[in-house]
Amino acid sequence: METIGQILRNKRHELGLLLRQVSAYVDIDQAILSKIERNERKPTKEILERLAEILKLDKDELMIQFLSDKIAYEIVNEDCANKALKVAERKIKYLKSHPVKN
Amino acid sequence: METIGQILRNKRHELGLLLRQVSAYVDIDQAILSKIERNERKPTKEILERLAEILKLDKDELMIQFLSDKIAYEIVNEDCANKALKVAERKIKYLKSHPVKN
DNA sequence: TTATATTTGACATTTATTGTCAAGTTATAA
DNA sequence: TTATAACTTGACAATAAATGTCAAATATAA
Repeated sequence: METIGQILRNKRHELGLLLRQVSAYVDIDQAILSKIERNERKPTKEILERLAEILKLDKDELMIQFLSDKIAYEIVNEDCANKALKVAERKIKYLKSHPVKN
Repeated sequence: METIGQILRNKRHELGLLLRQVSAYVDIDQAILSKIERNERKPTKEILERLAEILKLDKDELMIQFLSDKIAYEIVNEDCANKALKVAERKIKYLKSHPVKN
């Protein structure tokens, strides 16, 4: 199972790009990119989108990896993780079909 | 679909308890409890456990509501919310079967 | 060695979460 | 109506978490 960091690093290597080149394009410190690739930090959504651009990765696919990482990370240690996911699924369906007015 | 706030408030009313009684037991400001019951704030895990005690609610069930609320809230606006949930499920299975040593 | 690439960690800054408090509203009883 | 109790609201403070910056350390290769 590939982490988001591994996906980013693998693709960067495939394209023969250096940390400093990608981080310059994305406009972040290369230390941060290094940490993102080693899953020591999570990218922001904005950073992720620019990474998708320069690394020619599918934005949606990357976003799915990003969100699923976040969710998995925050509940993996809970006994009821799987039940919580199921309920979350129902809640999301419900919320999407019952939009809230502001 | 019942929110966690509704569950807490309904049960409190069933038991005929006042905000100030429950908040005293849980040792939080009653303003916070009021907000939790109206879903304006999220309880911490610790608060939730004490609420389960005094309200005679099932701790695990409440934790499931709590976690699923959090997950649903943080991805409901994403187009790929459902896909992300599915992938998160796989990741959690993987992580649980491949424990990381520290 | 020298040069280049990456990693690490201390620290600062920013943003989000949580708690405190007093004043405000609502509902109900007297 | 006034008085009281229950609850709500919002401004603000305190704390914790996320994010960014930088320079020094480490690795890798020529």
